[in-house]
Amino acid sequence: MQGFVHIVDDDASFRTAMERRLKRAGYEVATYTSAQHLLDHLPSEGVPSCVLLDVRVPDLSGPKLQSRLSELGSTVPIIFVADHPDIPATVRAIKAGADDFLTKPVSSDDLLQAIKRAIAHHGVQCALKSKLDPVRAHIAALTARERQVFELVVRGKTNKDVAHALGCTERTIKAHRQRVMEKMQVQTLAELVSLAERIGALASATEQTA
Amino acid sequence: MQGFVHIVDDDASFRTAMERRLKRAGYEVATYTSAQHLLDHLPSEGVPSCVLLDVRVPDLSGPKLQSRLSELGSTVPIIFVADHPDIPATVRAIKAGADDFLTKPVSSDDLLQAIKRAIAHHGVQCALKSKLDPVRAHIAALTARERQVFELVVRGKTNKDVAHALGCTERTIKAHRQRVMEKMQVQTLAELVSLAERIGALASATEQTA
DNA sequence: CCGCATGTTGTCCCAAATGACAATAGAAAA
DNA sequence: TTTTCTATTGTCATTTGGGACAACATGCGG
Repeated sequence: MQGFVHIVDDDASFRTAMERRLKRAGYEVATYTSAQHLLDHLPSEGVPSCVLLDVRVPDLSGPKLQSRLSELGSTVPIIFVADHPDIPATVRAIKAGADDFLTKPVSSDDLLQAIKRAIAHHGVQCALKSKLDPVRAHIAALTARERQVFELVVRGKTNKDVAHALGCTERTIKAHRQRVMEKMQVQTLAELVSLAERIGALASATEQTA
Repeated sequence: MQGFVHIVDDDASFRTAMERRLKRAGYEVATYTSAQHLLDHLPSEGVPSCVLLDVRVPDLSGPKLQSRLSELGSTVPIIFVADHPDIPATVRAIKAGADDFLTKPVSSDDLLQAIKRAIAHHGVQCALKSKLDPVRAHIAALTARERQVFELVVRGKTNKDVAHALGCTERTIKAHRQRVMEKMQVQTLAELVSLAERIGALASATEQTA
C-alpha cells in the first residue's frame, strides 16, 4: 500500500474518475461528498494519507477544513483542486497551509506527483507524531509537583537549586526527580532535556544556573 | 524605524511610486533595478526587512533569487508582485517559499499588510538567527576530538562511556569535556543538550545509555 | 630551535546524582 | 474506614562530574 487518498467532491463523476485513477496507481481511496462528511468519518490517523479537496464544496472552505482537522490533531495534507480559481483564493489557500493547488482538468502526471509528495509529507508528520505523542502523554502523567521539578531540572538547575526554589528539602526533589525520570522513561538528564526541547517545553530559556 | 523594504523592479516609475508609498508609511526603502543588483548590494542582515520583487524582472526568477539569498545565509522574506500571473506560477512561487503574492495593481492596504507581515516574519527569523549563529560558531571552534566528545556527551554518555568509545582514559574525556563546556559557553549539561537540540546536532537519536 | 595548539594522563578533593532501604502525613478514592 | 496517591524527609554508600594544581608528547609555523 502506497498510501491513502481521501477524495472530497460533490460531483459523483469526478469522484469515481479520480478514484479509479488513483486505485490504478496503487492507492487506497475513500470518497466523501462533503468536507463535513470527511470530518465525520475521521480517517484513521497513522497511515500516510492526503486529502484531495474540490474547493467548490460548499459546506467548509479549504482553510476551515484545514483548521478543523488540525484541531482534531490531524496533520493530513490537503491538495486543493479548483476549476477556475482566482489568484487571491489560490494565494490564501496555499498560505493557509494547503500542500498543493491543482486546477481542473488535472493531468494525471500532476495529480500523481502532487499526491506522492503530499503522502510523503504526511509520512514524515506521522513519524514525528508517533514519536512525540507518547512523550506528551508521559508529561501529562506527571503530577503538578513533578512537573515543576521537571521544568527546573531540564533547565539545568541542581537538586539544591530546585529545592530552594520550591521550598523543600533536596532529598524531596531527589525523590520527585527519580519519579520524573521513571515516568518519562529516560535514563539520563541528556535524554530528558532532549525530550523537553522537542516538545517545546524549553522554548528560549537557557539562562544562568548557579 | 519599522523595517526595511528592498524594492526590485525594472520599471522606474513603479519603483519610485512604491518607494514613496512605503516611506510615507515609515519604512526604510532601497530600490534595485534587477535581482542581481540586489544580490550585489547584499542588504545588511540583522535588520528586519523584506523584498518586494516584481516577477517580471528577467535576470533571476523569484525562486532562484530565493535560493540564492538563502545560500548567502539570508532569510529575507520575498513578496512577489505580478501583473497577470497564471495559477501554476503563483503556486510554484508560494510553495517555493514566497512570503506573499500580490497582483498589480496593488492596493495600498494589501501592500502594507503584506509588508508588515513579512517584516514581522523576518524579525522572528533574525532573532532566531542571532541566537543560533553564535552557537554554530562555537561548535565550529571545537577541535575534531572535542566534537566527538560533544556528540557523545549530549547523547547522555558518561565520561566512562565516552572514554571507552574513543579509546582513551576517563581523565582525558574530562579534560575535553571541560573545554567543550568552556567553548560552548555553558555551565550545565542541560544547557549543552539544549543547544545541541536547537542546532539539530541531535536529530532523532535518543537511545539507551547505560 | 622554540612557542603554541592539541591530545593525552595523573592525583586530590569536593559537589552532585543515583540507588538501596526506609518512614510519615494528608487527601482522595474505594 | 481502609487503601491509594502524593508529597515529604531521612541515612548510607557509590558513582559521576567538576575544579585545582599539574606533566608529557606531537606536530606545525615562526
